Amino acid sequence: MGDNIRRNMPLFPMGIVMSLTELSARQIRYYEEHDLVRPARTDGNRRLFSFNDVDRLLEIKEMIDQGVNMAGIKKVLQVANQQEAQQEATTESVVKKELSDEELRKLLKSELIQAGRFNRTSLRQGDMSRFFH
Amino acid sequence: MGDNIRRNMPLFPMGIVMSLTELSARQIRYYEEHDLVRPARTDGNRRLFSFNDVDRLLEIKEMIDQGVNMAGIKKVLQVANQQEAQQEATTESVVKKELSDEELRKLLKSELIQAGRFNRTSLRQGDMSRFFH
DNA sequence: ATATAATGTTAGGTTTTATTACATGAACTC
DNA sequence: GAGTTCATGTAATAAAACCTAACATTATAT
Repeated sequence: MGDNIRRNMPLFPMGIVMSLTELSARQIRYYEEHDLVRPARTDGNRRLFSFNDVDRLLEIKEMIDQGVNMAGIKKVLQVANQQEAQQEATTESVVKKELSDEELRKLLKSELIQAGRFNRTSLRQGDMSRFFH
Repeated sequence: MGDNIRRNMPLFPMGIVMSLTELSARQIRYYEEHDLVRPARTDGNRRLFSFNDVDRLLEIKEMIDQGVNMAGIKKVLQVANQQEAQQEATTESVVKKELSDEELRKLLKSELIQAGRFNRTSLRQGDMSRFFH
């Protein structure tokens, strides 16, 4: 836990996600309509995607390319989510605290600030493998 | 090597970098004027910052907060760069191939695509510690 | 042959960013 | 103390990126 939070930090605007996933804006918004992704929003209503969101879009694209349709993708992601939830529930029996997105961002912002202290080659964490190989 | 490339992928627009660093747009642009950061640009001339750029801005902010002025920061970063260069030169004697930013993005895009293949819990690489703790 | 699903395209409006110029306060210099 | 310089704020204007909504298109399934 905690790692998940970091992967959920809203960072990327539409344009970047488009080039990262090679999906059209139309597609991405369509998938959002169907609740396959739930990007955050800025105050000005612009979408902001997290690592997890991009991750998920890449999975979706993969399935699309393999001929899976919306319904199928929904099921697959549903199952995947359940598994994740179950795993978390079993490995750690922690009560999930409800945080507003705003609170979350604030929290992480300060974490980031704290982190930026010249510890350049410090311990590595956070599985960014999907993005960086 | 390769890791560096990933950290240099232009990803973040001004707004995100502002909230990530708690610096004003004016400040960030000012630091760019003074060559402390060199964000990439979109076709439409918008700045795009990489992990390394944000990283660097956090260092700059740190120094600013400690009362270091532009000149001082320049020196520090200069030295840091030299050290890095030297380390790379000694540990691996690889000829640095020149790649245009465009080529770089293309390359990484395809890497990303390739990466998005359900290997969720695969090997972790890329030191994102500055951003994720 | 129609209906549905997934995506493209276009239009009009809003938000975000870029550039440039001018303003301000703090720290120095003389 | 008056004048510089440094670092940042603020404002105006233009352009880019993004939003929603509507309609068009293409492929699939019934």
